[in-house]
Amino acid sequence: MILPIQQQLRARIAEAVRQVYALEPADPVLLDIPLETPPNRALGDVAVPLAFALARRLRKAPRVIAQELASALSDVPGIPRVEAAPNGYLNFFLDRAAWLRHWSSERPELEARTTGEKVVVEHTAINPNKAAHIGHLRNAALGDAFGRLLRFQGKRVEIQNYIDDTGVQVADVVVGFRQLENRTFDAVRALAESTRFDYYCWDLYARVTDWYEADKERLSIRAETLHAIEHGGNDAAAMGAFIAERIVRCHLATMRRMNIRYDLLTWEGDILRLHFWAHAFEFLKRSGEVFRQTEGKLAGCWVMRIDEDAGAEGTMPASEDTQEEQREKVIVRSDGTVTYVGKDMANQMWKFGVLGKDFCYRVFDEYAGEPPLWSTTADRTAAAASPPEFGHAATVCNVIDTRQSYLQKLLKQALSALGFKEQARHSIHYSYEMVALSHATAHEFGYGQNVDESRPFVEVSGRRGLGVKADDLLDRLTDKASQEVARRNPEFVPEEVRRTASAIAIAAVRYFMVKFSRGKVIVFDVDEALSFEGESGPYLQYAAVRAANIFAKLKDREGLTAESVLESLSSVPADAIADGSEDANELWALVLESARLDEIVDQAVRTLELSVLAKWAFALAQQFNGFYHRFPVLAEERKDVRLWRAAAVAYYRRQLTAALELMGCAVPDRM
RNA sequence: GCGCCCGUAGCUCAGUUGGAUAGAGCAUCGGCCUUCUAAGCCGAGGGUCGCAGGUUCGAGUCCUGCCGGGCGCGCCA
Repeated sequence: MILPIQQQLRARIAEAVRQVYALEPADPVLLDIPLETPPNRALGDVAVPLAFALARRLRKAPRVIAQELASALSDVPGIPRVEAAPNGYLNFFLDRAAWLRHWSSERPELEARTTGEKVVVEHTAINPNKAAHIGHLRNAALGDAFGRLLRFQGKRVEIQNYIDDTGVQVADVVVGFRQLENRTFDAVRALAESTRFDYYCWDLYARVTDWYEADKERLSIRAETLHAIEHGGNDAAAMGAFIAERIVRCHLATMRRMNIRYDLLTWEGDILRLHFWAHAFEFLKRSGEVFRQTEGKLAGCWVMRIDEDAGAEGTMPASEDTQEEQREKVIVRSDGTVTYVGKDMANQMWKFGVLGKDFCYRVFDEYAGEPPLWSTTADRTAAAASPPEFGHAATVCNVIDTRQSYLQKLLKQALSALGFKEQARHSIHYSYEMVALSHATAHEFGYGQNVDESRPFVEVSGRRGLGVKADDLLDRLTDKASQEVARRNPEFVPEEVRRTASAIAIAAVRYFMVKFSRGKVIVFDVDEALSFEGESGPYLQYAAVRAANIFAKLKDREGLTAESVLESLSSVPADAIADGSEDANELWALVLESARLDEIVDQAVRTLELSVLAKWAFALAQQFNGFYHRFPVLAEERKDVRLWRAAAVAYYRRQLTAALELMGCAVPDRM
């Protein structure tokens, strides 16, 4: 059994350095030995810059150290050659056939786990009062892919989708139906049956916003409606519950189009009905963290002080004008209602299983060949007798954009103050920047008159009905892909066109949402998002489809499959693989790069940066395309070389396909 | 005012923990389809890495200050 290459090399290098230079085994230099990939394969396969770190301590030139280490490391299994580069790098050359054989014997594991450390990932969480837009798409694409990566690492992952069914946003749509349209509950129900309901509410919500702005007095109607919804047992609450559920089903359908699934829907209404907050409130009061403010403008509210970790040390003397007043966040309003922060604290505690209360659960929806989608419920009579265990996470990861940083920080603080230090440390805010519209796109979608041209981009606003709807984007992508697919594959029946175009559209939008690093505002441009060329999802799919086609033909001609090719590798003589020719080196480079998937996933998870995976997959596809054009597999006459090339392509294809799947993208048979 | 994020080619972005020649895509220009799918490939032009200091053998990357842009800081969520 060959150990993973990094592990094996690190151990051997540490051992060699320790012996050659008589260092302590626990010397910091030996504990975390950095491994890099040299700029090209002629220099080596793995590079170690250790000589630089040792140079000063040993008072020796890096080159000399590298040379000394190279001769001490001449007998590592699977590594026939070690070289000291003139600049001080230590470069290793791997036994190509042995490593490819080893790597290809391990299959990427993408299935759901039933054991391992549990991670709850919450994403999507769209207010259920309007259609999903491209901002929500970024959230869901990141959250879903992140869950897949964690699963790939062997973690037990539970995907939750939080539904704020009792907030002002739903109340606003209720107000719209009742005040602006004079609709009864039955009339709303009928409307939901006969229209694209989420789209209808999108427009209505924007109209309500205008209606409030025309007369601020009307805001009191919102307050009354919100109160009625929170209280329950009345017509407004019934209508609100109906709207929320219908819209949630629309959101689920939109997300399903993109291969995004959830394990559990968590309803804010259930948090209220089951008195989760009251329970958490007791904890918080006892800890003293949340207290009743008796003076100032927040008199009568229960508030929490916010830690400003910066400035805690060197406190600036307060100038006369600035009243040095510590920032306080309202948790319970003076009218006794709890804010969003309070409900979220209770929810966060529940996710970790430290609240001391639990929901009831019911099946929300079922799908053929998949586990059901569960939902919380407060109704014991409707609850399932023995649902799976939800919550009880070791780590909780909330996927919400960076504008929520402040609130997410409060959650950690509250947990910590209650003594749940471990949980506080394992509360991760997966933050990312927002999606905005480019001016060109805002104009194309008819928002020309209400945008400020002097600003760099147009902020998406559900409240104002300003944004590109997720389904509209998917429809446009699918239409465009359908035309291309039908043109390129005239023999396809309509169903094949539809299925292929759908896979392409999904890859286009999902890759687009993941390829930017999370700290970057995406200024959404439709034309850019609709591109199937260059750095795009379809490019990656195409690079996988091409590889698959080689095997389709190989099977017809020689009866060889990707599996059998990899298995027969051991019969290929080493000189067919490492003959020093350009094509051999290039192909080896493709294999070596393909083997980095695990390392890339680890890096992506560690840094919460999924663009790392996206960029790596793209570069890998590029590398394959370069090889593909220069060195044919099928037409290669030497059988050994043909087999070796096929094996390398088989391995590359498996790794790229796995990477695409981690981003939620499927590879069609043909495209 | 305070906090967080961004500033790299005409545009949109990568750039591993500080390390080998700062890279892609788009756009522009020039090539490549009787040969595994041209959603592709090859080539060309295009860079004061916002500015100024500092740390280091070595800085796009770390530190300080400044400039420009974005977001957040509510008895909204």
